[in-house]
Amino acid sequence: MPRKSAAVPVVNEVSAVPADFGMRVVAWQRQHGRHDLPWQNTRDPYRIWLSEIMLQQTQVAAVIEYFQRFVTALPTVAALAQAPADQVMALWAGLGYYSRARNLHRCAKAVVDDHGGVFPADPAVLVTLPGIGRSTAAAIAAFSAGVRTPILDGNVKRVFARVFGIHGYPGERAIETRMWALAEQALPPAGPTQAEDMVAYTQGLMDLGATICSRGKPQCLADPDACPLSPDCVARRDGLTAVLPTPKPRAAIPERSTVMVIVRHDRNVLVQLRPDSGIWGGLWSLPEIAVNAVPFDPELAEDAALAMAQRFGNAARAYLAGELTHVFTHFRLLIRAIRVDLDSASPHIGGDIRWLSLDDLDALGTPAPVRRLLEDQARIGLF
DNA sequence: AAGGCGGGGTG
DNA sequence: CACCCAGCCTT
Repeated sequence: MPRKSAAVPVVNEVSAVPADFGMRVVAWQRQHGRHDLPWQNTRDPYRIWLSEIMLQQTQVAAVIEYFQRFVTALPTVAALAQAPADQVMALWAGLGYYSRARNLHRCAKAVVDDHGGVFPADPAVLVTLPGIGRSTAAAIAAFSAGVRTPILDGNVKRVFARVFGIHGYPGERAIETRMWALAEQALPPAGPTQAEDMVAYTQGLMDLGATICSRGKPQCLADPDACPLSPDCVARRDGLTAVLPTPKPRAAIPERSTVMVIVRHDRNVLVQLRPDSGIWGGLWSLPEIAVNAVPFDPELAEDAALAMAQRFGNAARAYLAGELTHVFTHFRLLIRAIRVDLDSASPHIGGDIRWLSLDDLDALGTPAPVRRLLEDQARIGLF
């Protein structure tokens, strides 16, 4: 039977799935898993489908009340299909991701109009319905009809990343493809597996991820017996539970820019004490000027720097003397330095601004990039 | 391949 | 506060 799974090097992972992986999860679920959630202990595809949609990106605890209220108001797919959109949205209000509710309504109508009011049991058909993707289709098919088909939700991704030691953000295409391949391989064996086994297996993976293999404190660290997969778990063996699964890459940090002024007289440079709050709080830095022109206009900046420097002496000229980028945790700061040389200087300046000799740079707390800036100036002989 | 959608819980 | 949650859809 032709299979279109991507030609990714899945061989290592696939061969790493223990033969009894699936049935161990099944046995664990029956003894230790969750059995009393409102959408369990039924094969009613309507309730199962509704719960799966509500549980997309939403935690169990948040869903329970919404689910009860929803099925009380609209107990069947036919009732939902006939309900006004306003009622559907009202029942959903507060759950978030409201396209789920709109798709839910559309899906109910499609089930009534195109499938005789009966939910399909084939995941390949389910996935064609609005709001039902690959994992949700599989969950509905497994829970409502015992179909042997894999799910891959957030819980499963976390469990797999740890058990099989998969590095890389699971939201990334290549990683997700590998995990789907693993999910296929990890299923309990095709021959002997019964419908009820698939219910327990599918629920078991979710339960493991939600209750044992949690994000913050996986219980296996305190008690290896808590997880049926701990004997095979790469992350537990190698102490990687804190770094697997690989977190989502942080968004590119924004870049800000500032213009600093190097006001020089002899070997002295003007420095300014920064406020206690904010970056470099309490450090002596170079004075900054606001240059709002976009794109950056050196002449404007030079004029502004000259005007500022006049307060401290007789300024001869100003010019762009250097640029550097400093990286903080939350942003990159592009620093442009305008240099102003003074013929004469006012000796006494009060408050938070003072002269600093280049020879005394060590005596004051100075931000690293400012220090670099000044050292660069000195290195090329400008002091 | 990446971004949008949302309210809520957790460390 | 950062990160994530029984993901899916659109661009």
